[in-house]
Amino acid sequence: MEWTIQQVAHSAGVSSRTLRHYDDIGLLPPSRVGDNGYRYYDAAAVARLQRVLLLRDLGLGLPAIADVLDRQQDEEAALRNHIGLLEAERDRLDQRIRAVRRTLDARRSGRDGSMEMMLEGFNDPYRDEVIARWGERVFQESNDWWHGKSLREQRDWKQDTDRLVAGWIEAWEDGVSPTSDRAQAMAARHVEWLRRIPGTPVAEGDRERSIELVRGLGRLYVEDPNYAATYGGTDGAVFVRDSLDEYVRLSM
Amino acid sequence: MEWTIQQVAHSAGVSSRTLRHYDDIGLLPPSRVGDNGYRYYDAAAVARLQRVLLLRDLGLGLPAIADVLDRQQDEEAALRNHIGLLEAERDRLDQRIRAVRRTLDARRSGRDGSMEMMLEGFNDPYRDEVIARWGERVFQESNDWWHGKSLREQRDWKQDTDRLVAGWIEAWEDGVSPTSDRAQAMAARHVEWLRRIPGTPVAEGDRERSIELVRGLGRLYVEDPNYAATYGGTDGAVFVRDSLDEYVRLSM
DNA sequence: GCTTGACCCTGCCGTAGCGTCAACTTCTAA
DNA sequence: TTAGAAGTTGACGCTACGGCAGGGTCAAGC
Repeated sequence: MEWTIQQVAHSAGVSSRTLRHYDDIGLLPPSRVGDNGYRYYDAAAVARLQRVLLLRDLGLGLPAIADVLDRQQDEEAALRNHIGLLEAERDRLDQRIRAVRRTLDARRSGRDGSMEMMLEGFNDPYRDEVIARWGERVFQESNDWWHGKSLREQRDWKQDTDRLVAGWIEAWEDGVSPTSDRAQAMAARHVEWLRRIPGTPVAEGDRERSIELVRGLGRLYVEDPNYAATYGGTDGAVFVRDSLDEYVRLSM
Repeated sequence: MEWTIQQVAHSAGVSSRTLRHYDDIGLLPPSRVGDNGYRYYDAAAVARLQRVLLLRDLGLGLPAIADVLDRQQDEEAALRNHIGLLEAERDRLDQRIRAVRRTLDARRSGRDGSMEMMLEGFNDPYRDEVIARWGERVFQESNDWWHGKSLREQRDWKQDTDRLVAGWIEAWEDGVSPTSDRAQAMAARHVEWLRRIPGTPVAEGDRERSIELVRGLGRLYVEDPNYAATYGGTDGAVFVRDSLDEYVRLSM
């Protein structure tokens, strides 16, 4: 018993174009090709098609399917590997969703794109505030540092910052306490991040003023609605402040 | 001040090919093109590039970015819409991951592909078992029904079944009780699913024997390791059995 | 034998976002 | 002047086919 391409396609719920494609790439050659060039499929070919479609439904790529079916590429290993890829993909998606959400929240709380870009540095939009709190020199140096970066470095910095903020928000949403290892690790990351901004006492190794800065930042995050929004609202900012305070007490 | 393509590309951390592509599709034309054909970018063009890259990092497609930047396509709406797409994508991925996991578990517990395909029907691999429990006629009819399906219908049926099983496992993992609305809704789905298999008492409207069948299936799921594995192990199967029992008591 | 309609074939373009040659011209510094 | 760096415009490649165009084949009816 053999069937024409249309019969097989219809029965399997795929298009004849698909079957021709599978023939083209060598995944599923017809069992017989007539003198007229017509493709004919027998029961074995249909069974192979079934296996192909099963694996395809699981999201495997056609070359991977060919590997499994032809080179007896240990199906289980292939599937496990595939799961790994899928999970990585999903994690990337999750990351992205969170990033877009944060951007949206930032927009809604009134910060525009350019402000957003330099929000986390001590830069122009906060000039007066920064100078009043930490002095002209801190503002000058960190500002020069920021504007001296290439676009790429600015984007990379922003990405690091985003990840830092994302880490805080996640920790908070997971309900950990400010004294937990997780929150303290975040605080350490936060201080590391500060160390990379020239002009700050942290970068200069001035312990006393570093402590003052870190504690001051915690207050700023809670009091300034823009910053608070960044950390998921006042509650989130309070969590960050408390974690930083605890870190100062224990580790600085 | 203006820059060459290479300077802009390097500073932004993208390739010059990318900038040419953005020019080709009209997303980012250079501010000036020399008589020699060289592209030159001024500050405005670079600023536009910055916005493009920001949106690109969020995962928006180039046409969507063009919409936002040019047609003032309400950025917030675009981002919200984008989030929706991303979430749908992630949900699809999750579905797939669970499906692949189940397939893997099935493989590990000794069922091969063809068995997996008809596992949930009353078919050949379970011939003796089915006949012993529910009689020859049930087996004959449901078996004929299965083999009378086209490949497509078989795949569709399998997909429905997978979703049913996935629903059970999710409910179980979410920790709901067998008496909860959620579990009872699943049980109703399960019975509906049975109704679609000719030869079963459920399909024929025989209440007494339907009850017997549903309760019997619950027992089978728990006792047969193959079925138990399908439902995520014995514990999951117990949850399904208890839910079905409860459903029988309340709604049949 | 001829027509009609259904079915089959082989290309080829398009998809998203560029990477990667290839072939050629232009600028820049020694 | 000349090498080498940097610029240009094509054009193909990647996934997994969809959707044409243009033309052959088959079964049935007249």
